[in-house]
Amino acid sequence: MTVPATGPGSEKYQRILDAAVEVIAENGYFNSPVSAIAARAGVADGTIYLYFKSKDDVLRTAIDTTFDRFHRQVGEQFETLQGPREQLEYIAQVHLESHAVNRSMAILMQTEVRQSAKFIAEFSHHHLVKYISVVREVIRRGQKEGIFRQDVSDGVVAHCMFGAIDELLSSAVFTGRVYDAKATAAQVIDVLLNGIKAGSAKS
Amino acid sequence: MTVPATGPGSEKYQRILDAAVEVIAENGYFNSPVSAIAARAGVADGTIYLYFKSKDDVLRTAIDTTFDRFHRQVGEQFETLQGPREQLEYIAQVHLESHAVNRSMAILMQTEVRQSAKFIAEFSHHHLVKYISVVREVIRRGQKEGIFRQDVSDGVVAHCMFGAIDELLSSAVFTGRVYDAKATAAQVIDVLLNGIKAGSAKS
DNA sequence: TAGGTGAGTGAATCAATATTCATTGTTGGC
DNA sequence: GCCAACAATGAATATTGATTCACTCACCTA
Repeated sequence: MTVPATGPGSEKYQRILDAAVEVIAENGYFNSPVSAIAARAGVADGTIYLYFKSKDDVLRTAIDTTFDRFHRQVGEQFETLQGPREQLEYIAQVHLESHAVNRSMAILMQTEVRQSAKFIAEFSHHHLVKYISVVREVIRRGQKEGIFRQDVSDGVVAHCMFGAIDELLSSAVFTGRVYDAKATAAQVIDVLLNGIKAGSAKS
Repeated sequence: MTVPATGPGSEKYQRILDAAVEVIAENGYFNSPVSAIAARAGVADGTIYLYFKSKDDVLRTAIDTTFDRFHRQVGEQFETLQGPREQLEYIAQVHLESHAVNRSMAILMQTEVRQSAKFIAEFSHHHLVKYISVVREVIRRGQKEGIFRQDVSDGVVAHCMFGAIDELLSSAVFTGRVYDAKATAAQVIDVLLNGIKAGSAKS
């Protein structure tokens, strides 16, 4: 047992994180007293402070973990994928799947990550930047290879793609609608690549 | 003077609203004590309650007013515009212009509107639904007229458009980047209509 | 089994802060 | 000048809630 009892590996640590995500998804960070999180996790208020530095720290950790998992998952498959199109589709799919993986976490990402509480905005920003960078690189490569048009900014396109997917996710999360992540990802990327104008070449 | 002194028309009413938007944009709703808003507006704490029912009410009013202005502005020009493409471009442009109109308000819309505080999520939802509905209708009309492909869902496309633009706005607002709203709107709609695949017919 | 260790507890503390309301100041009519 | 009527004030109130810390107790070791 190299893991300290109160360390990140322990079962109680995870229980507290899960409870925090649930409670905050339901009520928002500022309407979630530590006592409510503790109750949900089945521990005493003070116990939270054995595992985390502060209430902030709990949320920060939850968000960091989720982003890291996302980047890791994308990173693993990424190189094996054929072309830019397949890579963009895969990113979109993983992004859209987050709903099914953990709905509470998806809600939390939609509601709290953009929230202006300084401490969140600042530390989560670099995760988003990383996402956008990956997409931009794929697009630039596609442009260099002549697969994509070169008269549109890779930055604008990357933000469009992120925004489009995130908005679909957001609306599904809040309305409770469900969808097939893979099919929806394919549809979004299809629109991004081919547009919606009638008569555009298919695929 | 049919307007009551403490009514919506008065100068102090507007000063309080503006101050609230500024302070909340800087610190977030839950980190903005009423006293800070009052100080920024140059009034006493209690004065706010002569003009508004509660702290909630101030924010609600600010957001409502902004959405109403948006819908009105879009509504005015809308019928005079030629085709679906022009209409979509105009909506995108007005959306993107909100940054220049009032940066604090743009920040607030990005940070607080999605926030899970129940009272915000609930009342602002219908404004977004209205936005999406308008776009969906334009798209359906375009599909019926044979201008747009019929094999993609109008809902998905509408959310993609909203998300793409909102994300561009968001990223610009937070990084301080500036852009030409009209040109950017045209670029986004161009991608939406024609895609980014090389060789697609132009415009 | 006595002693030690440290995880776990939850009541007490202490700082915020939304809202109220008794009081003050101002204005316009007489 | 005097007097409503009413906007404005801001100190007082009452509540909430993050964090602390003195204490308990289960478990281990000698």
